[in-house]
Amino acid sequence: MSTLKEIAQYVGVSSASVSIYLNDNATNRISPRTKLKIDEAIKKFKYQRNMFARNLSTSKSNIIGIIFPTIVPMFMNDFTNPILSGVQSRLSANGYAMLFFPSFAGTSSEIAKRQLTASVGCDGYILFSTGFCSLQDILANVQELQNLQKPYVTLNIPELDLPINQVILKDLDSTLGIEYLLGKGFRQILLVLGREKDVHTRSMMKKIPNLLKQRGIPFDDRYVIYGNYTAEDSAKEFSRFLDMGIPVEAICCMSDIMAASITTAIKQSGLSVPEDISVMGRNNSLYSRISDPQLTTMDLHMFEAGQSAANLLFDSLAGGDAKQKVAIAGTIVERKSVPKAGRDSLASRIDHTFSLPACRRHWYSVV
Amino acid sequence: MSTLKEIAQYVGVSSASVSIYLNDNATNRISPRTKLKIDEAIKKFKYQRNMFARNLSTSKSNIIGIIFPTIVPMFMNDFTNPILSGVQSRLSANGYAMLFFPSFAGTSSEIAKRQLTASVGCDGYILFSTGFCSLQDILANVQELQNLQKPYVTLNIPELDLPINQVILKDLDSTLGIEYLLGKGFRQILLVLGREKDVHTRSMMKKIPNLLKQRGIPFDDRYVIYGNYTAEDSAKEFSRFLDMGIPVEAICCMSDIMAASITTAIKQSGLSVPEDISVMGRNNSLYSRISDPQLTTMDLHMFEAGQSAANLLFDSLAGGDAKQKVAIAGTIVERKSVPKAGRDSLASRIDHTFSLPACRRHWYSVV
DNA sequence: TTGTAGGCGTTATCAA
DNA sequence: TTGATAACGCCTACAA
Repeated sequence: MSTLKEIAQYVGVSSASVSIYLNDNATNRISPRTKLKIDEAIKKFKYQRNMFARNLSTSKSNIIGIIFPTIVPMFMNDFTNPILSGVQSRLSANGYAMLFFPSFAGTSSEIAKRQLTASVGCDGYILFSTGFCSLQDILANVQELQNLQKPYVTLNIPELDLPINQVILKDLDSTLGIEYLLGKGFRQILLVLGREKDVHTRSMMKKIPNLLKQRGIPFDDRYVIYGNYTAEDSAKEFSRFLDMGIPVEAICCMSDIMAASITTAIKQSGLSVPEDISVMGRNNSLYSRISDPQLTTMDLHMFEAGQSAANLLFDSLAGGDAKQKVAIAGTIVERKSVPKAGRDSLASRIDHTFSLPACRRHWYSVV
Repeated sequence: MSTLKEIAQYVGVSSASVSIYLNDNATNRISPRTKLKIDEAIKKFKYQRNMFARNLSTSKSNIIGIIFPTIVPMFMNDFTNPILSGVQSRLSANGYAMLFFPSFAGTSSEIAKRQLTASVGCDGYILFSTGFCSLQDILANVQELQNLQKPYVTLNIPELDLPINQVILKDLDSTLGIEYLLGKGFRQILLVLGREKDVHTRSMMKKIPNLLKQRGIPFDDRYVIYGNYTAEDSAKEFSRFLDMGIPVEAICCMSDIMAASITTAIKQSGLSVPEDISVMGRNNSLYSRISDPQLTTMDLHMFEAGQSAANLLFDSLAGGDAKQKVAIAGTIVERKSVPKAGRDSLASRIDHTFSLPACRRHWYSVV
């Protein structure tokens, strides 16, 4: 590749002149004739500026580092993909590139640390947590990020009592889905959770017994199974549950995939949804719309959360130093797998306008 | 952020010494005492090296630029996600980061050009084409990439008669699925294609009439509908097809999503799959396994194609200058939506070992 | 309208 | 074992 200097030499001007022209084609500090000559030379040598040299010189990269600690391949997860997509769409619209660092083996905080170490120079960062991040890991990562003294936003991370920019999926560990089913009058509700050890799962489990107690329902841990967010595991665990022979009226799943898988299992066992058993999913993914019957589901608004994180970052990048906490509320999308009849204590959370992902309605509450 | 120089000054050595130590902790060119002092200083100032300065100095970035021209948000596509995932997993394992450039409005070649212009300095590139890239665009992009004089690989791009590294999804525009159904003895086959104008769709359409003619089946364009890869459009088009009242024995869809959507439509119309109509999907995605009945599908091996592209890039990066063309053959995964009975002319293409995506079997043919 | 010179933060080559 | 010093390629005052 040719360099600025070479172009300048060829044209017979200084590299400063070429640089000035390149950074502002319309400048009047360079004569039209010189401009023409520079254009020619650039075409002739197929010159393109070196991004790293520019970044170094200007201390600005237009690159946002994505700190995403994972031990499985990225872009294969129906929960994090929409979040990443939201981030990407906003960053892209504002001219920022996204840098994904390598993610090897190790604890999540080791990975994040390595990712951060390799990344100094980005204009800002977005810190994700994934399924295998412990709270301790997350705090270590935030600490590490703080050292970089660059704007950053945390995303998909439990609410932290720290003065940092954070976007929170308010209903990631909430009991909204269960409350919805309780509101319909169901009392024997099977919970299909994700991974037993995940931060969010644990947080949710802490709230369940009390919630039930308030309605006079004793907590029975046989009504909790872990499907690991996969179709296979949830089907297996569900069949084990059925074998116990205890009654169920409704099933509250922490992902559409698990809900779809269990719906199929129910139908195959000769029962029908929602006549015999109601099923509720989560994420409002394509699975919930392809499933038969279409699934009533909870939408956490992941895409919007991603967009929101990018927006917070832009605020920071623009010099705003107020740390913001944006909580994004989930909504319930009523479809066919839960009967509409029954009293609704959660009217305000039900999204009646919903049709397609593109026209999502949502609201932000800046805490 | 502190710099090397500051650390060196604090310790009382030259920045060269610190640099040497940082690049090789085990060096014996630096005394143990100095090493200790440097460690302290680094900890004290929370020093981390600036990536761009390193890149500039070493002409090596450990960053691979992903040229991905799209007008819709990334990471929302069940076809490209597994490809990206394959790329990511290999790059990551070898310590490379992935840089995604902003993608605005414009033609795909304008976007690619802007992405490339902003990217000089990456160690290598992977060029994607997406649904809205015309062949002309693609050729322009390749040309542009050539100028950068860096290793690159094209991926998800129609086979090009150029001496460049390319990974080809051999069956992306092949008639394998149709041949499979023909082999089962079906003659009235509905084709559910993606977008009418896509390069791959057109390429496939060119082959269909001949294929049918060979078996003595006249080509009837009422047996071709376009579902735009969405559940909604394919359901709509399918219902329009049904209204025509012409007979169908089997349906060959270019995505599992469309196949799942159509399967649901068939069941809702009172018919059953595969007893009344056989349905075949493509991609071997989660949809094909969640669908009821589970879908017989064609696996293009996108994940492996992504891995393969990364591998080709590594070869190039290591100095290998033989341009390689790797064609990845698709396989058919037999499940429940097509009866197993019937003569099989394609035995070698049927993947009997298949169970989960993790244990994919595939083969490469280096052309 | 153009050129000079210094700097961005690191690495690499010598010489000491 | 260490220190000068010159790159790397570009940007930006400031001077001319």
